[in-house]
Amino acid sequence: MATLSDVALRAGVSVSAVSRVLSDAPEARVSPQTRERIRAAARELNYRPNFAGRALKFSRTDVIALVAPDLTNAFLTELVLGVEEEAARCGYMLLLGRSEDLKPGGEMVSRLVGEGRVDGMLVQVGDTSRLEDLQELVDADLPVVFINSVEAGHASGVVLDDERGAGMATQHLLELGHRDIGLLGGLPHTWTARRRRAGFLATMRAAGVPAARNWMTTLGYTAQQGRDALRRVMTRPAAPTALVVANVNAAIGALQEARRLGLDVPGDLSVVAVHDAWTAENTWPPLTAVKMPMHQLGQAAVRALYNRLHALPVEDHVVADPAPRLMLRESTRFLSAP
Amino acid sequence: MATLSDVALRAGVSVSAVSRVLSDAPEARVSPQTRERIRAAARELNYRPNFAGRALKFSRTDVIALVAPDLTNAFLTELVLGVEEEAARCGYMLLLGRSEDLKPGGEMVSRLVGEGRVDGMLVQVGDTSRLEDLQELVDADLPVVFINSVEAGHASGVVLDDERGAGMATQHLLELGHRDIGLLGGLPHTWTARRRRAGFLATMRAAGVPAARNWMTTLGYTAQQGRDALRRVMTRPAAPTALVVANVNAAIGALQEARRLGLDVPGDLSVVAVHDAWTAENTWPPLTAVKMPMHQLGQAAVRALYNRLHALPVEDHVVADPAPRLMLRESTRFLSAP
DNA sequence: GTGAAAGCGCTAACAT
DNA sequence: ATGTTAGCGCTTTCAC
Repeated sequence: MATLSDVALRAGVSVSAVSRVLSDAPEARVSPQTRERIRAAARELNYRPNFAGRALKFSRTDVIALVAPDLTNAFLTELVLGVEEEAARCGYMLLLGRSEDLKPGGEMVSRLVGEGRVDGMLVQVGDTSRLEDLQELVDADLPVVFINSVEAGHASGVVLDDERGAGMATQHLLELGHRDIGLLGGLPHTWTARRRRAGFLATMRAAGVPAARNWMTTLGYTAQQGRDALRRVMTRPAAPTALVVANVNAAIGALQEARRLGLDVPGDLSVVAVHDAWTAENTWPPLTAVKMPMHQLGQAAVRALYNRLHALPVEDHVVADPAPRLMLRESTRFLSAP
Repeated sequence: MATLSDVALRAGVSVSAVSRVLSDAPEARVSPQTRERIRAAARELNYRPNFAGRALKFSRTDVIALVAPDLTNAFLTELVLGVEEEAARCGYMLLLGRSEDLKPGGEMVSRLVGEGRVDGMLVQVGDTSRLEDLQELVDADLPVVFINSVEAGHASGVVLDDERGAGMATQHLLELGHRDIGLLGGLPHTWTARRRRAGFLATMRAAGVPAARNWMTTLGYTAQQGRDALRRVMTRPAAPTALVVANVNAAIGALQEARRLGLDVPGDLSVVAVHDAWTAENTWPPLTAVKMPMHQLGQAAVRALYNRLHALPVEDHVVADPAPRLMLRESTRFLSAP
C-alpha cells in the first residue's frame, strides 16, 4: 500500500504538504498547482490513509463494539439495522463482541477498550445475564451504552418504553372484551421483564380487572420457554381466554404449543406479543404484536455513545418515538360469548 | 492508559526490557528479579498493549471483516456461531460489514483492506447480488473468502454441498412414494440456487421420475417469495403432491400460503426444506428440513482466510463433513392413495 | 507556500 | 542481562 511519503516522492513535495492537502486541513495554504499535483499522485498510487497510523496519532479508532448474546435473533433485526445505519452516519465501524465473553468481570470490555481497539461499546445483554454481572461494568464508568438492559435513567443506557408496550398489548385484549388475561413473561431478574410486567399489571389495574397470579409466568423469551409457559398456564382447571406474551419468540412457541394442546387461536385463546419481527407474520395464525421502536432504539444507542465520547449531553434515555404500535393480525379476537 | 514507558519508568528499566518480558520473547535473557519487577509494575498500572501501536508495527490487525446482507437471518445463526468460534480460536476479531456497501465496485473492500483496518474478509452475498458485481472482487485477488457465494473450487471460496442437500431432500420425498414433486428454488443467477436445482434434477433423473418444469420456480429465498412460489405452483390445474423448497425461510412462507389456500400439509402436500433453522421447529406443522453444516461452513471460511493470510494451502473448499442430515419433522408424509 | 522534525506506542536489531 | 535507537504512517507545530 502506498504511504504518504510515496505520494510525496511522486509529487515532488514533502509529506507534510501531502498530509495537509489530503486531509483538507482548513487553513492549509497550498498553491493550487501543488495541490493538484498531490491529488494526482495520490490517485495514481491509489493512496489510502493507513488506519493504524491515524489511530496511533489520534488515540481514536472510530470503531465501536456491538455486543449481544445472539445477533441472529429475529427480534434484533431492526435493532441491528438501526445501529448499523446510525453508526455509518456517525462515521463508526462496528466490531462484533461475543457476549459470552462478557461474564468474567468485564475482561473483554477492558481488553477492547483498554487496548484501544474500540472507542466504546454497545451492550445488549440477553435475558440470561444476571444483573450482578453487569453491575461492575456499569460502575466502571467505561464508554459503554447498554441497550434495553439496565435500569432506565441510568447514565449509560437506552431503553424502550416497555411498560407502555406491554400496556398496549394488554389494553388491546381488554378492548376485545377479555378479562381473564394471563402474562407469559421474561425471567424475573431482567429489567425488560420487570417493566413489561409492570405495564401489564398497571393496565389491568386501571381497567379494574384482577390479574391472576396463576396465569402469570416468568419463564423467559425463547420459543421453548414460551411453549412451557403456555402449557403451564393453559392446563390449569381454570384457564385464561387471552394471553400477553412478553416476547415474540416466546409467543411463537406459545402458539405452537396451543395447537398441540388442541386449543384454537384465536377461537379459544387470544395471543398478543410484545415486540414484532418478520417471523410473526409467518406463524399460524399470523401473530398480533406490539411493534416496539427497535430501529430507533439502535440509533439512539449509537447516538448516546457518540455523545458520550464527545462529551456532549445525552439526549434521550428512553426511546418513545415512535410510540409502540399494535400490528393487528389474526391471533386475537373478541371474547366469544361463554 | 498506561504505556510501555510508564511501566518501564515504574520498574526502573528500559522500554525494550518491558517489551521483551511482556511479549514473552522466547530468547529474551532477562534476570528473574527484573522480570518479576516488570510483571508487577505492569499489573499495578493495568497495562494493556496498545492496539494501534502493534498494528502499525506489524502491519497486521488480527481483525477480519464479516460481510453479509442480513446477519439476523435465522438461517445464518449457525454460520455466524461457527465464524465467531473459529475466529476466536485463530485470534481474530470480527468487524461487521454492510453488504449493501459491497455493490459499487468493491469500494468498501478496498477501504477496509486498503486502509489496513482488517487483514481480510469473509463475504456471504445474499441471493440479491448479481454475479457480475462480485466478479471484479473475486478477480482483485484481495484476501477475501466467499461463503457459499461463488463457484465451487474457486480459490477464494468455501461452499456447502448444496447438490447433495437438495438431493437428500428430493430422495426423502421419493422414498415416501411421491412422484409429482416440485421445486421452489432460489433466484436463477445465484450459485446456491443453481446447485440445489442441479441436485434436485439429478436425483429425480436417477430415480427415473420426470421433473415438471411447471412445478419449478426460481423466485427466491424469502418467506414472501416462498408464498408467491407456492401459490404459483399449487394453483395450476395439475399440482404436485410434494415440494422441495430450497431455503428454510421460503419454506415457512410456503407453509403459510398452503394453509391459506386450504391445503393440508402434509395431508395434501408434503414440504421439505433445504437448510434448517430454529424457526423450522416452530412452524405448523413443524418443518421437515435437511440440515446443512452451516457451523462447519463458518469455521471453514475462517480457516480458509487464515491459511490464505499465512500463505498456507487451503484445505477444503467444499464443506462435506458432517454430511447434510434430514431433520424429520411433520411436514412430509407417505403419498396417500389417490 | 512549503519543509523539517517530533512524537503517538510498539518491536527488534544493535549496542553495551 | 539490559539499554539505545530507528522506524512503522500519520499529523502538527514550528521554521523558513
